[in-house]
Amino acid sequence: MSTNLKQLAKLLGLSTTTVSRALAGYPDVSEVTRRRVRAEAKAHGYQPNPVARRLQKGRTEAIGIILPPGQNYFSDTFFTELLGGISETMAIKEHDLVLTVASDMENESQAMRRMVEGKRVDGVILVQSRLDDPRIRYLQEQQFPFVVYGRTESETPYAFIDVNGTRAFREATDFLIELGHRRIALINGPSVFYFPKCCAAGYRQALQAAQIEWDDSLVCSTQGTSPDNGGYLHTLELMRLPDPPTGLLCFTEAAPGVFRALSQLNLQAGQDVSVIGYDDLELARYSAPPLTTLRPPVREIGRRLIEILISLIGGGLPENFQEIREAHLTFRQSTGVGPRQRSFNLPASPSSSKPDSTMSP
Amino acid sequence: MSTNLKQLAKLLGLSTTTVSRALAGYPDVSEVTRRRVRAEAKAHGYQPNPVARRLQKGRTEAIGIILPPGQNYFSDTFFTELLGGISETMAIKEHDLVLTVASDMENESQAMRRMVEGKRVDGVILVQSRLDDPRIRYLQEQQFPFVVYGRTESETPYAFIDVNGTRAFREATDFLIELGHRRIALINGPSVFYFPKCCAAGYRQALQAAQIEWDDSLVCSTQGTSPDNGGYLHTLELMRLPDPPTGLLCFTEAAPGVFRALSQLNLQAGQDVSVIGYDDLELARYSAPPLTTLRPPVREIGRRLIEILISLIGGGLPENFQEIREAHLTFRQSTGVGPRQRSFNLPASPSSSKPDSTMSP
DNA sequence: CTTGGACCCCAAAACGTTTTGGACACCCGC
DNA sequence: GCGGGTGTCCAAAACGTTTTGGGGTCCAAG
Repeated sequence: MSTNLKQLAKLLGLSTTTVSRALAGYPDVSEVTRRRVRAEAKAHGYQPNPVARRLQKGRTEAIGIILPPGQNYFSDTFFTELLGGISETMAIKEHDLVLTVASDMENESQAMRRMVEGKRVDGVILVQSRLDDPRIRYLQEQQFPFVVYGRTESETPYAFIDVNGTRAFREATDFLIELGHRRIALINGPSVFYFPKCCAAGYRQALQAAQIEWDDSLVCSTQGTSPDNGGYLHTLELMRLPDPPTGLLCFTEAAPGVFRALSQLNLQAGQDVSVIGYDDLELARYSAPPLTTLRPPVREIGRRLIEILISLIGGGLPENFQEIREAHLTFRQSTGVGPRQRSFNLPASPSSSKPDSTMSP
Repeated sequence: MSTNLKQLAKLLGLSTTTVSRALAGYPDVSEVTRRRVRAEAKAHGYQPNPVARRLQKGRTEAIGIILPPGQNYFSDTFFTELLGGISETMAIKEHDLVLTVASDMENESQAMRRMVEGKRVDGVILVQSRLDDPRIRYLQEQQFPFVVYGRTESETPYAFIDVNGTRAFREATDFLIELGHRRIALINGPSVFYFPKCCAAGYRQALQAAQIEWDDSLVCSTQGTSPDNGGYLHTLELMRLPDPPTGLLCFTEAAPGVFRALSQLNLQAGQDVSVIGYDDLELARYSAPPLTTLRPPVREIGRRLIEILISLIGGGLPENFQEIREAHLTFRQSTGVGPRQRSFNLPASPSSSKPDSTMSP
């Protein structure tokens, strides 16, 4: 159907070599023929056949991503934001994203081998890194380019981007403390992941700095159930403690369950209890009350993942691509003054004029 | 690195032709050499280079999917379920899924052209069909194989799978009527899509059959806001009517907002109001109370989409692949007897022994 | 002894690019 | 007039498969 390089060359009375090099912008073709070739190519809507170029170049110009089982850790918009950033950059770099959703772990490693050993992609993106991650070991053995969203425990260096969870949760905890809260609970994510460890560390740092003593009964994890349900159950439990928390830090996706539990207990978020969530982009804005939340720059991380991966494919060294990004605290109405300062009648948030205000931690 | 067809042939003392045909299972290679070839291939972990085979076969062995802007209509699990079914089948068929997330409509058609005219895939899957869909017109003009999840208004036939929304919402409405409800509201989806029309039709049919007269004030749409927020706002509105509904049918993703509104009004779902949702797979199970919901066979639809598309690529005619699937009503605790029959003390659901019971509409 | 048909195998072409390794013409300086 | 550089162009090889179109060999039937 559509034009060939050979056809185009014949039409122009040139060799395929010259046409190819003209389009690629090599300097060994004269300005005038280059223009002539470009014009003709555009007129016929010529695009080089990607499959042929891939064969010749020895690169698939594609990168793979496998969405792991246990998908409910992804909030809808987080997921689309990340993939949005990824595919945006892939289009610019003229690459394709090939995606698989794994139904279980068996399936996941199978899909990985298919991509890697089947030579279907030049590199892969890993998400949801586990503390001890067999995928990373596998890819390192295979010497296959990969980049991870998140950190893990590995002796040999590898490329990653991660959010500074320690700092984020430290800032969030600090913020609650400034508002006058002393009893602050943490509903954390499952401990098979690295990120919750950071969150806990940040939380601990803030408490120490404020000389608030650690209370085991205020820290829990959504492990074993869905984040939503975990948030629900743990909130009920926490609020029935003899000395219940007045501040609540929630991991990804837990906030809706927390809100449900609070309203069931006839408690008002932002009034009786201050709640800070993580990452529930769309949800957070429309919840009642709108959720104060930590927002990682997901879309930008998606973009950067591709840039890094393409550098690695080009021969870059993993140790040069280990990056940390900051999450930003977005103030909304689910946080308010704590019991100690309530009598002083402080404003609920640093800048209460705008409905959404952001602070860089 | 890994073995070649040529290398393998040399190792075996055979021609590449014979090795290739032996592996492909052609009958013109003897049983004994076929076995010998297969054994050697397995020993060396040989896999034919997909790029080379694609070039030769003239097929990319890949199919494309573009996730449209306005992604919040996808609930998390719906999305992963569909892609799960898709990628499962793609693995079997030895094809690759190349995916793009479009940020806006401009971007969407651009991504489409890239895939189609750039010859990066053999066919595409369309989701979220609009009533008047430019993507479908484009693909028909280009004579490019495609299959749609959902219907649209088009003169020329095309391949699709859709859920029988009419029947589903008719059954759901019938169920509420049987429980004794007469005032039943419908919080429908945006009217730019085809599916909400079906839902409304089914709802109307059930009312007519029960001789309940149509009330405009009981029907609304989440158009213009998020489904969640739409559900929230409309429920508040509906419940403040002089004669408020006792039954509530919700479109995709609206149920959480509905629950929020109800709890704010101190109304109990399943007690004061009966709520039936559509499609909130994971959410529905863990909501309080668990949501009675219509569930389309999403995963199976994903599988079937690929089968259809591959048939089309092989030369099948679109008019032979127009399929309708039924959604199933799953009974949970958000539905109960209506005001008319409450005095008779009926059971809340047909079979109340099991927590989840399913009925085929 | 020849013909015809199984049966098994292979060399060469093809898919559509990019890259390699010149070839040719022209001009400049010596 | 000759060596060397520069500016344009191209034929052929290469990427790794699959397909095409036979080419042998062997055996049975004529």
